[in-house]
Amino acid sequence: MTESLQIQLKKGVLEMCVLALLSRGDNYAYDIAARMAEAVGMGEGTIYPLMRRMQNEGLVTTYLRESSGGPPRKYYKLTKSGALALEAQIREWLAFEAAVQKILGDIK
Amino acid sequence: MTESLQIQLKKGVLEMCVLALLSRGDNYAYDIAARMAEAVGMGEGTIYPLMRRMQNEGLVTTYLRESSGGPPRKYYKLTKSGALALEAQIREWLAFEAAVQKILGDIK
DNA sequence: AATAATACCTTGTAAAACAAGGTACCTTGT
DNA sequence: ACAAGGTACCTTGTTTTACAAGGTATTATT
Repeated sequence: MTESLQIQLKKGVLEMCVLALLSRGDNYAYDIAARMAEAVGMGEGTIYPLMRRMQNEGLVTTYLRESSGGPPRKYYKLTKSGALALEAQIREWLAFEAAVQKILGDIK
Repeated sequence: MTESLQIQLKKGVLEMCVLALLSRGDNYAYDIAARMAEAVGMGEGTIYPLMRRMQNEGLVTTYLRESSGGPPRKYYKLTKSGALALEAQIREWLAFEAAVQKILGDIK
């Protein structure tokens, strides 16, 4: 296997999911958090440090838009680099999934 | 989804794999570590605290056997409780896998 | 005016994977 | 006899990071 995949898994699975969501269209953290909460039980407090990290890594850019109700939303947009990162992480995820599947084997 | 699945994922994926390995037969930490290193890149330093934890949780018991070469091996054996934990964790893993797959969706 | 929903963010805590090191046993080569 | 290397155990310190809990501000609803 590649190298440090659990790190990639631990650090990467949420990041990958956020990247995947953004690949379908720009979105703001509060909504991303809600979707991730429903899907995999992520808490809201997790999203903001994560988005900050992703922005620092150049995976996303941001812009502000007013909301119909409530404070302005900070939308996140995938960069080219982010799209590439998504592809790479999907490959890693699939490899990890396969490795686990292999260990689980016939137990299923 | 259930409740705190990332916690279960983070804390659980390695534990699940070790349980799965042990379900095929007793084994000792050094060998488990080697298999896990090959499969998912786990480091040796990770296995001993993990096995300790699993023993404290009652998932495994241990016994010593001499080795043909080198120091005696501490074998780990799955308990009934460990087997049940394995089943539960597999169910959680499959649910998590499905959730991620759903988020990845058509990107694949 | 007060409440609730939206939406942003920060801080402190806890878990745990890892790297790096350390101990000790046994075999093999010289 | 001795050194080197593989086996196998374990510990410590660092870093990462998800989370809970809280805090702020805006707008709509009552």
